[in-house]
Amino acid sequence: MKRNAVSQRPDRRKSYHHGDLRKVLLDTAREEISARGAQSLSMASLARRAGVAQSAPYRHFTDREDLLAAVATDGFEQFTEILLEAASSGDKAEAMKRMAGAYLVFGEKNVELYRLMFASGLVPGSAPDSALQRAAIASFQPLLDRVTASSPESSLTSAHVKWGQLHGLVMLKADGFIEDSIDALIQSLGF
Amino acid sequence: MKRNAVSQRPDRRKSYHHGDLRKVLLDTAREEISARGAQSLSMASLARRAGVAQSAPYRHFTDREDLLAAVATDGFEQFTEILLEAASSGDKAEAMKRMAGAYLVFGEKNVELYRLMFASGLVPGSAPDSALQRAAIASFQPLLDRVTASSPESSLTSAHVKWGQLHGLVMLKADGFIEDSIDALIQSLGF
DNA sequence: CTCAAATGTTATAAGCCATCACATGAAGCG
DNA sequence: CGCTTCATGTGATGGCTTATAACATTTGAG
Repeated sequence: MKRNAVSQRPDRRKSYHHGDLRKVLLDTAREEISARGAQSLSMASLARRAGVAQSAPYRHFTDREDLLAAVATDGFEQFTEILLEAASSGDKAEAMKRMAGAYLVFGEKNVELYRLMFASGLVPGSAPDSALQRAAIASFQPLLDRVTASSPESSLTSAHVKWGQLHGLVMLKADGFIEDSIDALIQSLGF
Repeated sequence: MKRNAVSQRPDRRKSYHHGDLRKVLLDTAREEISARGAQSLSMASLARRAGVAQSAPYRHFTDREDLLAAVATDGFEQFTEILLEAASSGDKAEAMKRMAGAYLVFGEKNVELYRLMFASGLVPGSAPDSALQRAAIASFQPLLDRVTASSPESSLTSAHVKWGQLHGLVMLKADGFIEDSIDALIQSLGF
């Protein structure tokens, strides 16, 4: 039995083909990233955790970066949903404040994922029309809509500034530079 | 002559002891980081570029991270000076605006260095009283002073929010999410 | 049923981090 | 001046990683 000679793992897998590897890899990656950050994620360890050969993941993702991009894309999609929901529920006057809150909460609850999503190079480096790029742009839309809805004359730049404000706060908190509570921050934000 | 057997490099170094390696490593690192980002900096390549053995850099920096921390610390010191200068020159009413401008300009001119400075883990991970940590905190001081000077009742949190705003804009620009000019951003900032 | 495409495996090259034992040179001390 | 000691550099090495290539096994389409 070749099986027995493997010794890599007490294979719980019955068939030669894993059957669901792509999904397993993504799930495991999300776990690992959330626990220890994207930096400490290796293809090799991912393969080990999935009980497959080191080279197997490369059948599903061309690159380590490709895999990370997939996770990031997914993150942006979640993020968009959350922002949309926050923007649409409740009364209109408070919509911006709710969105800001949702933004900061998402950032705090998904520090490492958020960091990955906005990590250097991924979006701008990706193909001009990659899923990642589209997902990222879509995430910005709810915020933009809200800003222009409340003051139609406001420029795109002013929406960018609001975005930057939220983004900066998430990152400063993520990196341990500030420790203010989300409530306190929203209070000071003036939205 | 053992020298000839090395073959690693047509040694331009005369003496066995380099004499100035630490400085050379830091300079080269700064160059490389500025050109290609901290991520693509390897101890090995650094050693090669300095014409020494791969293990030599470890005489001066315990870690790759240690070296990066040194560069980051240096970056924070530069940054602090620039902010201080911006805050002190000119009339008082415009001081905040000038600081914001200086902040954004520094970020734009030193994208990768800035990214490294605020990179995950470095500051919070470092020893509670490391040079890096002190330098980072010092960088925030000018901004804090300005804010409390203009409105003494304002909370620390509100200074954090201003910081977050600038930080976020620098990062969004660095990562290619927005492309507004610095002037336009300052216009919209409302400082 | 057969054969091609998808997916997994083994083996391997190349690069990097970090450490060890050892070599060399410089600086201080008698 | 000579000796010793300490800082700094060298070579070799282990273990990890990414990525690719050649080969194996299933699956599914026709």
